[in-house]
Amino acid sequence: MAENKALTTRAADFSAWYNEVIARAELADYSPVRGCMVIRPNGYAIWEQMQRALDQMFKDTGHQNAYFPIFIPQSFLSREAEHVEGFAPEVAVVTHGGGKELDEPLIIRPTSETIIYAMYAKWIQSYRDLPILINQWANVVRWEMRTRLFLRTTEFLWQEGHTAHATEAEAEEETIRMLGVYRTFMEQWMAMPVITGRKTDSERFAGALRTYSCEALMQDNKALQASTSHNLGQNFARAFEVTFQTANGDLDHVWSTSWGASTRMVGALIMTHSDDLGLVCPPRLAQYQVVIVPIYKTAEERTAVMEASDRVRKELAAAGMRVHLDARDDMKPGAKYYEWEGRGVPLRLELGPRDVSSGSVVLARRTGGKKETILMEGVASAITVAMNKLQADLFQAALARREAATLRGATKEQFIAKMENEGGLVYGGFCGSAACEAEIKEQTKATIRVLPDEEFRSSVAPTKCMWCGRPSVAEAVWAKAY
RNA sequence: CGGGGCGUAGCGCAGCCCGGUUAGCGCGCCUGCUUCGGGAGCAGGAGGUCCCCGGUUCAAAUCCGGGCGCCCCGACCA
Repeated sequence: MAENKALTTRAADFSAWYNEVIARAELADYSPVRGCMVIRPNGYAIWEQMQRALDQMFKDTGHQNAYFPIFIPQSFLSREAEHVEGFAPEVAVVTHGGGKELDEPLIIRPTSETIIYAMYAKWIQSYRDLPILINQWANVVRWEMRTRLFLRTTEFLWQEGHTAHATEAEAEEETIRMLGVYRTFMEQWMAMPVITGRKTDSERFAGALRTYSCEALMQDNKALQASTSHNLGQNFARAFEVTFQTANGDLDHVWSTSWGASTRMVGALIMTHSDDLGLVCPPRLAQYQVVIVPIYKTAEERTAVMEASDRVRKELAAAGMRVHLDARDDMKPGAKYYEWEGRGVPLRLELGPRDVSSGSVVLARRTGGKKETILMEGVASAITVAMNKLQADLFQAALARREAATLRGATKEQFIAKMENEGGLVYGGFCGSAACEAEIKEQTKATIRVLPDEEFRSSVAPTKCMWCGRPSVAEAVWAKAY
């Protein structure tokens, strides 16, 4: 009985814990199709909050949404050499339709660059048509060998931005801008600290000039790439003949970018904040930010308590909060507490006869801090304060955890020991050699997550490669990754 | 694709080694009463192609052969 109720702890088995948190919170379930998941209402609600925030940020930076087909002619994929090499192995192919074999097989998009550039070629003639700033919310399919709920599923949901510009500088500026948008979202909404920077060539997106990413460290000290932003240069423009006439009459290929973030972020959210009681969701992304649990025995008490609860609910809703009054009559308050904790609700208000008579209500935080009694008068502003504090505390806790798991200026021996034992992030010099990078991966399973942007770099720049001792060309951040 | 584990009620499992009445247990579910400030109690009840196919046997959840599926670890990857 007890063993059914407690989750496997993070310390005992992180993977099992992760799966159990998802089951407990009813975020997702395995589907009849191997590798595919069903995103349940509680999980989809978090995704919707993510979408809402990101979508607004995309629009605020001048982008529009559009939609392109899920099917792409197979031949499109092979037009960009690196792209086909990168994606061909994991593409699902449709060979039949309407009861007949198709003349040309269609692939189910693993990403939409190819079909989008085929359209951009039609839409762009002049520099006056640029920039084109389009985003799409879509599902994509990548036939992965091994899947995990949210982190890697055969089909997943994401957004992919695709922009075309007249100059290289503009494209680079866009690439960096969107990386910044992701960073802001992850820090301010997800309460998840990230390191931004550039990917090495071996980790670069297939077909891109440069790939940038936001990297986060999970509670098991493994890194997770949480979003990417690519400067595609003119590679796809050349492959799809996306040309435009410049102001002085020349013909040029457009400079393009793409950037994406997926339902993987839900997995990142879980592994960043949740604890052995279940999901912990930061207030800004929570389906319900506040749940009110009424407490009563008699019918008279019930009437009074429900009346007061509903008044509080209305007041919080009027203040713009996502609030839920748990009016279920067949469940005791304690059972409700456990249920909402498992689902990650940030704040809970307990309201019983004692509170009705004293004009107060008991506030419980999902993490950090004991229960406290607050006045019903001005409850909305007190809750706002508590919510903002919880949001900030979650970020600080995650940041502190990451810093504690970070080692700068490590020697090769320290690096090897850290990767073998506790894991985490290691900053060190990198010689720039792909062979050296491959050898490190081979021997330690660690990869360069990112060549960090300036603000993340160590105060003293490394002079030698952490691994081979040759001169360092850039500081790198290594970790074992998802 | 390599290694490991598992398929028995909605979920989690026992039973299998050593074949033998109506296949059990916990949780959940339904009904009723009592409960209700941290996972309620009692009583009654519903719910099963024992993953599939074949074989052995008087008799198979159990033994044998084949297949399928899922989870975990690795290689691949957002």
